[in-house]
Amino acid sequence: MDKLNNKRADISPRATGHIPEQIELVEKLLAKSYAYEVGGSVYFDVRRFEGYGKLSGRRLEELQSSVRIEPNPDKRYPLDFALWKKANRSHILRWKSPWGEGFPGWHLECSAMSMRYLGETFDIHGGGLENVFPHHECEIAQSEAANEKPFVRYWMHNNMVTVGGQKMGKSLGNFVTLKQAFEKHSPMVVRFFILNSHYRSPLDYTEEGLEAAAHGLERLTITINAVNERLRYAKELPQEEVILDQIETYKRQFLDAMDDDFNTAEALAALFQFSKEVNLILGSGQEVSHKALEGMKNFYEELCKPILGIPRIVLGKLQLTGTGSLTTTGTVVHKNEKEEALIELLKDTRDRLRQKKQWELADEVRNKLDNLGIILEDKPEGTRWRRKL
RNA sequence: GGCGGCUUAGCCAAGUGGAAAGGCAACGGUUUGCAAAACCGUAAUUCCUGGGUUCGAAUCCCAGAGCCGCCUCCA
Repeated sequence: MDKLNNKRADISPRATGHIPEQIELVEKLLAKSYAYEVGGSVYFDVRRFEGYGKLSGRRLEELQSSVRIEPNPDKRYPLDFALWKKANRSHILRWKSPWGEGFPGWHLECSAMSMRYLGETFDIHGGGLENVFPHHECEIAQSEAANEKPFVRYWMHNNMVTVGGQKMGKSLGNFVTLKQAFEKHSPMVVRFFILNSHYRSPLDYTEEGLEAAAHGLERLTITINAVNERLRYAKELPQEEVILDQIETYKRQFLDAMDDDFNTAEALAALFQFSKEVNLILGSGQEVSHKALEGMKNFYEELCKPILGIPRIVLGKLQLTGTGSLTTTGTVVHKNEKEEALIELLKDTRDRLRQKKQWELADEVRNKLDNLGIILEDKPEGTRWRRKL
């Protein structure tokens, strides 16, 4: 999670640590007659809760007709769900309760813990699309019946990750762990890959997709690094209002896309389009003012890291002054000073071969470095090197 | 069987009533010693199919096809 640059939750509560809260919630529902007890188990009476099915767009009659399993004889209605279940003798999970030894129903913990830490109504409830019914539907029923207040203001259901069109799942055995993914691709590539499509669309995990994402991110990264490099020797110049206007336009485009239900794919498009403009300006051969470059740098710094969670990746040698100051604005893919010195050495040696026009040997060095993931670029102002993403 | 979702270029992917974003790949060009990077240019007569509504449909409606999810355990 940290490698993906995901923020950690402030609290990660455990269901087993909140049994009293869950019992309390069951008692509240019993007191309001939204629940009934049968032989040590407590069930939620879905017919008493009017809004049951409002999230998943289902109606009780429709649901009932499709019940495939044998109805539990304890339930008054087949769709009633358990709030508390009596533990049979072999059951490992068991706590004392007013109804005997048992364990909480499957949906109860979310309601009880969210009430404790987030209040009776909270803003955003996330989760996978596959949990809309019955899990989230039941959470709503329990919580709203107990509190008589809206449970959640916004539901964000992300679609599933698939492999070959099939849901990625432990039980199907077709899952790829992040650890495995990171063996081939940097975490930021994985993140960029995910950001390339909308969260509500299914995401098919393919090697080609990751590869394409890596190339795209690399392209952006090259541009961002170029801006930062140019900034170091840029001078203040008059004019250049046009660029500053464009920065605002693309920023607006980006933010509007994000405001529209986190349309990251469209936001990324703004980033690419802006980068094309930047490359055009940088490659025009004209001097670019410090102010304009500063604006470009800020564009990336304001949007990439704080919003997309993708910090600046330094592909080449660390050339910043001071030590360690980079981590606040960027991430270093590798920091290996000895390796960098060796690359520099090879680069300088190759430069001398090129001066003597010994192209064959110079090209061989470049090709072999390329195989190792080091790219040499011969520029008019000298040879640059960078790492492949 | 019931309910819901998806189907847009070789691949990925936005767009949900007014001229089809963006990325990757490919090809041609500028540049380069050659490359790379960058830029310019090229790709959907069919936006799954068939009807319909509309001045106008990828977008709305109806029917159909294919794929997927949920309706059971686990959370």
